[in-house]
Amino acid sequence: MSVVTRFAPSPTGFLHIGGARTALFNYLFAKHHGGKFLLRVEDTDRKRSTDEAIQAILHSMRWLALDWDGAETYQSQSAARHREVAENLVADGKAYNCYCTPEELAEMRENAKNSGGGTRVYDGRWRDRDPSEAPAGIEPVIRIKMPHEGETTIADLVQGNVTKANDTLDDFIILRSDGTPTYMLAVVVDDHDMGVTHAIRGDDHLNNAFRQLHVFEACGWDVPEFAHIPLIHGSDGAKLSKRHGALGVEAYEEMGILPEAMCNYLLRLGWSHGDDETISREQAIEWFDLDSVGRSPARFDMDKLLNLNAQYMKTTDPARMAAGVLVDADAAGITVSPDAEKRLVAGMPGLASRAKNTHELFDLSRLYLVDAPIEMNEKARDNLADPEARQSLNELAELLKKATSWGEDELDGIAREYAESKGLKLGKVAQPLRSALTGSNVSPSIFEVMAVLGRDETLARLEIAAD
RNA sequence: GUCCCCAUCGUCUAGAGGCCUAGGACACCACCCUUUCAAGGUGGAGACACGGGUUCGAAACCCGUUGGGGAUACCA
Repeated sequence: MSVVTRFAPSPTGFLHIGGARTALFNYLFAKHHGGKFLLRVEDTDRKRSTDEAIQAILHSMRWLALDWDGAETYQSQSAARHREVAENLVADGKAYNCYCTPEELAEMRENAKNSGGGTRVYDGRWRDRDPSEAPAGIEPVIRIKMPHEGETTIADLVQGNVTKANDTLDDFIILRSDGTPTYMLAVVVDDHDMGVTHAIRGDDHLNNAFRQLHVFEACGWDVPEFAHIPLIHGSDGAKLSKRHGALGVEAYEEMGILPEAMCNYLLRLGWSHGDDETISREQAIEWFDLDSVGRSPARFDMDKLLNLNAQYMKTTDPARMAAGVLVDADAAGITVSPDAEKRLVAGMPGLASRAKNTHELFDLSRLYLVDAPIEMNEKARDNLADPEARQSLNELAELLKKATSWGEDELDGIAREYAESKGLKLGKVAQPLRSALTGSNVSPSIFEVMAVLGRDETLARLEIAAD
């Protein structure tokens, strides 16, 4: 049997970081087994679902390269089918109409609380009542009949065997009084109709699985395998919420995180393969399995994400990184000449090893993006205010003009020779040079910068600074 | 309250009863490299929540305690 997994977000906001990991695990599991990964938007709750949220989720899924098979489906479009299933269940005597008022329900909840637990909230008062007793003017809901005795065991692929006493399960609503399905019915029907073989989702659904299991059985359908993965918590161990900072994956995209780094980080949260830390998508597909998913919740650690991001930036193709920088440059209103673009790509390795995110990379890149004259920061101006520094810059410039080649090593040699001839430490020469060429006191190796900048641009910047 | 789940360095984790004097990664500290800043290299500090069992032997298995989390909707 071919594997079919699905990611089923409810479009009430952006793609949550935890949801992204759930999606990733579903994707990886499906790909590992050569199966299909489906996307189903759970917009059953029309009031809370928005089109903006749907677009945001699809955008983030694409950004993370979690490509789903076929077109995404929308749960709300199957409403008629859901209703039909619920009504069939009533006809089969496996579900029934319930005419309770909200007030009666509130009272039951109160009773359940006061009784010290051990009892269901809904007392089943319409479970065996004859339909002829139905009060007029009340649209009923449909409740499913849950078993009252024995226990239910779920063989969860992550959590192991989990058993729950059936008397803790009450007859929950599967169809609302307005004829729309509840989540509990809709997931079951859709998972069945879509041929889902493995339901991999958050831990918070573990309790629901017991309920859904009985819906599957009432319908006479095969029950998919369940795998409930632990939730991601904030740095303080509590459920991830707004006060923990960014929750949506789009926020990380905006922060300058690479999608590969994000996926790698998420993958290692709750899943491991020995001591491996940096894992490519291909490798992840080959290695991923549910056995290696941990059972305890993990905390989100921004530092580690940033570290991983830095590693990916260093190893990603310079041309691609440069393209990202150009986007930032454009947003900042900087026009980049073709020459500058070449410099950017050539200088990328030296830049990328100094940045933690793409925006830092853009900032670092500025020295290559513009042509002389360049902007100077305060430290650079201070450095160049020294007459001796300008003097040495002038002398060095003369030597550089005579350089026969413009490679990093040769430039380094010229500067060293010059410093030695003047009895100066190399730093005495290199720092003013750095200020003159980069407009800053911090930069990649200054000889690398010169090599990347090229003879003309280097000399032009030197001339301006030495004046 | 009740039900369910979880528990190894600050964090993510390795660990399938002897390979554990508990390993790796991030963060932290020191040193090296060095023209600045990073990166990189080397080293350091740092954990099996607690109490009982089981066993010749438990981080690993069982029970309890404590702590954390989740679920208890005509939300998903």
